[in-house]
Amino acid sequence: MPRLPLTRAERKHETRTAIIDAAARLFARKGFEATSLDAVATSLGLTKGAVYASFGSKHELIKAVAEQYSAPADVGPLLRADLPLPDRLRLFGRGVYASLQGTSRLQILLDFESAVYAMRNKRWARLIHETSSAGIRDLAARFHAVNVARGERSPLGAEAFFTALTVVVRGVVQQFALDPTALRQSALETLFVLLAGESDATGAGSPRRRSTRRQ
Amino acid sequence: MPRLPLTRAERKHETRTAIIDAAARLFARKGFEATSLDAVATSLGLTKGAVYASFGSKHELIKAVAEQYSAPADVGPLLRADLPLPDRLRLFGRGVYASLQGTSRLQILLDFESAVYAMRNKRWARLIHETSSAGIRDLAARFHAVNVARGERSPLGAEAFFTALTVVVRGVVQQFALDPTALRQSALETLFVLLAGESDATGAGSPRRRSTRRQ
DNA sequence: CAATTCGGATACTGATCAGTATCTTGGATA
DNA sequence: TATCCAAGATACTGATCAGTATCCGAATTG
Repeated sequence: MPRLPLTRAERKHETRTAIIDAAARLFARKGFEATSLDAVATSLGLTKGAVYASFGSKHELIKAVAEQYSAPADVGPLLRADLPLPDRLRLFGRGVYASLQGTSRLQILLDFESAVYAMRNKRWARLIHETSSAGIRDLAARFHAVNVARGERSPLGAEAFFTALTVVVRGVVQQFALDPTALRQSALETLFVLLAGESDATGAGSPRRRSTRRQ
Repeated sequence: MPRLPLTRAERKHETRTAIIDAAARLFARKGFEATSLDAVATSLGLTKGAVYASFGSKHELIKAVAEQYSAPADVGPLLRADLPLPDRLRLFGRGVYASLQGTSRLQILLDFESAVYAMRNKRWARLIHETSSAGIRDLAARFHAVNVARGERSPLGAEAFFTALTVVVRGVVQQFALDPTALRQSALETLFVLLAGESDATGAGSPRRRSTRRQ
């Protein structure tokens, strides 16, 4: 406990972020609607008043959480110009697997929860739809550029390909939340590699990779 | 309105199924928890008393709905011994697409809702897990037999293959609920065909198929 | 036809929720 | 040091929910 005396603005900002973090954890586990503001506050040793001192309504808190934690799976590997498409997809799948067990697990779960919430809330659906579809279009363009530069083609076309990727990621997240043992890392990587449309998806075909099992 | 005079047992059974059907519709749209028994009853011109005359608790109604409407995607096409794996997967994808717009739409949505509910309810998760994993094991065995008979292999192994299929279907259902226009039928079929691990997933390679668009 | 049974209505309980109004207290400012 | 202000506590409101208790009326049964 390093610094007890804090300026007011610091303290306010600190509780605000603490509330967002606590809400994120509860939202990820029980969903937006099933999580009460009371539960959020008491999980921090605070009361509902503290929440309403920082957020005008529950909806505003949800928006803040979704904004701060909105981090779809890391698509960096998919845009690497130095790797063939199957390898890029394998790396992407590896990243998804790592996310589901590491620090960004919360972000992925919240991304999923946000989608589920959108299924039952038209306004939220519109809110999400705009940003996400814009992001997909942008990613698809960059992805397409990389493929063209490499002389590769993706099945489905770049945009539909990313939509399909979103679909698979959401399914994977749900599967992991239901039964983390059902889909092993190797199978998950293979699943993503298959989306490249190459028949050699077993992993033996990647030239630089040895058969050493790390983990 | 053909038959007004009904025996008591008939009447009871009729309202019971009417309640299940109404609940199914509301559950599919708003989820188990967010749907009140009042809403279910009044959507039929009844009151909550009618519900509790047929079901001991909301949980029992949920179970009845889930039981009656539990219909995962039709896997029949996947077990056809007369078709190569890519064609089987294409047919399967076509079936999923048709379901999402036809009569079994409700069933698929409820299957998804059941999975989401399981993410937040350990007891429900166990309930679902047993039956579904048993079903997957059974299907996987039959699928494997067909593949062996045909001299084909599926990537991932039969069991992981079906798990992956479940993953993709759930993602597809969610995507359709969010934005039905984002994934076209052809793209969806291609997505499933890709899971066969064949590079020719465009559909032009299937020998018996003409280029006629049936719709 | 009288007694009984039961599907369903009515009317409650208690719990939980989002949101509001008001008070308290410790840091900020003079 | 004295005043002021806002972060947060306390205590409410009204709405909604699952579940319960009781009642009514029509079908069943003798």
